Amino acid sequence: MNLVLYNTFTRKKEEFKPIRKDHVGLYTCGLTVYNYAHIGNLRTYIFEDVLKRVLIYDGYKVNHVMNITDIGHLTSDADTGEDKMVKEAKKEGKTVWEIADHYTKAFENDLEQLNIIPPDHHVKATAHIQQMIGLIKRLEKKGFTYVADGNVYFDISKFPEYGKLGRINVESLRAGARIEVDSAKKNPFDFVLWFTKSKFDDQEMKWDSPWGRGYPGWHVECSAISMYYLGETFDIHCGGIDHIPVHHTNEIAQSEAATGKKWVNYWLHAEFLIMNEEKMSKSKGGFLTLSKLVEMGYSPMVYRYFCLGAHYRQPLTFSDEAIETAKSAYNRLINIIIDIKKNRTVNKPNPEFVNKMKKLFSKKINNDLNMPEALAVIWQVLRTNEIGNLEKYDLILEFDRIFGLNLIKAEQVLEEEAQQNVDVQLVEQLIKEREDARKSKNWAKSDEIRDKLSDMGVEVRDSSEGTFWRMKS
RNA sequence: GGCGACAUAGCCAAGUGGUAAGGCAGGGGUCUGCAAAAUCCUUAUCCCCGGUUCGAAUCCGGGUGUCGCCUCCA
Repeated sequence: MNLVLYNTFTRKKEEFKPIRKDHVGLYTCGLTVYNYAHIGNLRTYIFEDVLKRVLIYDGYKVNHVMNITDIGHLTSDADTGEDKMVKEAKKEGKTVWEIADHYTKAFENDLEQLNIIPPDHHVKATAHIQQMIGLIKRLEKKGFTYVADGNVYFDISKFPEYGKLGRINVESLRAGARIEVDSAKKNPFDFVLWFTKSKFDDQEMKWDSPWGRGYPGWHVECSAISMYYLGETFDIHCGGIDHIPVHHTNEIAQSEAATGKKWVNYWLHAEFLIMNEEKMSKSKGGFLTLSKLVEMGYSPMVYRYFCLGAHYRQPLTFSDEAIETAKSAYNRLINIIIDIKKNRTVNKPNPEFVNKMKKLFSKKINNDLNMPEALAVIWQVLRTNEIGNLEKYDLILEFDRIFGLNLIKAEQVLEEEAQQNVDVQLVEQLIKEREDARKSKNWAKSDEIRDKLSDMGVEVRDSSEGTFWRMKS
């Protein structure tokens, strides 16, 4: 099955062809660790995880690199800006290093909870300063830079291809005139590669460089890190859609100017999570984190299921009602799967149907990661009479390699949860008492026990094979 | 001012030329002592107007509306 991906660079779906047979170099922009990731950020990482899982499913060996932006960057590009890390550090009374460390750990915990496969290299920008300096030196040597006001700038006028990814018309800015321009820049689109003149006296993160003691500009880290781990040309680069016009545009400029080669073959961008008709944003405060969502009663897997319900290139609307429906659907999915596991009926084998479903599934996921349709396939499998539970189980297991919803482990998770939250022995005893009461048709007592269990958070499920119970979701 | 995206049932959403996936919620049935769970059935002609076509939610033009980016941002 050929994998087709939508490439932002060409604005078309293209068949994916790796540089090296059976191998994929994948770079995904990480988080700036001055605060917790909100669920909008997390949507992008879920998309990237799905991409990676599809590549692995298709037999590729994936080398995945993600950066950690642990260097402070300006809250605005103008002189008045404040360093985000410094700002947060002051607020919390910690050093910037402590801040970065804290939020990096929190982020990695979020990824783990969302069942996101860890990158092969999840690396800090601050650990790659030398690579960045090396890149800037290359650019300097080739004449792509200039120094003004103590800072090293990239000169976009030397790079005619500038803005191709975002289809930016460099001339059009003049008409706009809405942006305050850094007066040191020759061109408004020029960007800083290295700062030596920090506007802030308390800038703690500084390194020596040929241009003086200072720190790197934001964009240079992704270029330096990706090339260091993946080579000067690699397969796929992902990020949020907001990165197209500035961050990725600048990354391309500096990377390709330095090497003289094409840098990335496929650009994939995730759309935003929309909240109350508006994107969720850090700067506006009051954003939802994963742990907040958990407090509200929605597990990380429910959120993952929610995200899978929409295509990654479409805005997804978040609301209480929307996440609630995802919760119901996910819980029902788990219930059905638990029943399938308990009751391994064997129909006459129907390999034809099984193969048909596998093919259909593969077609959906390889068509630019169409998860909504892939989910439709699993629902179809669960509902069918064409195959028995044994075959269903195998299909679920296979499909979950892509979904990453812990479908098979869910039962185990529920059991663990039960052990944490109730006295299992007591529950078992009550269940038995209720069974006895029911046998003697003592409905009053039976219902009383059921109510009691319900108060304990336990849900009783009678079936022809006996009575089961689980924690209420 | 420039650039871009989107508009499908109560809600979340697929589908991008051949007569509307899936999920949730709602309604009805089966099962059950009653419930719950499960299960079956059931609910739209795709923002408006015009055009192209044998045929359009899907292509083109116009309109209306919503949103994003252009400044740190997934």
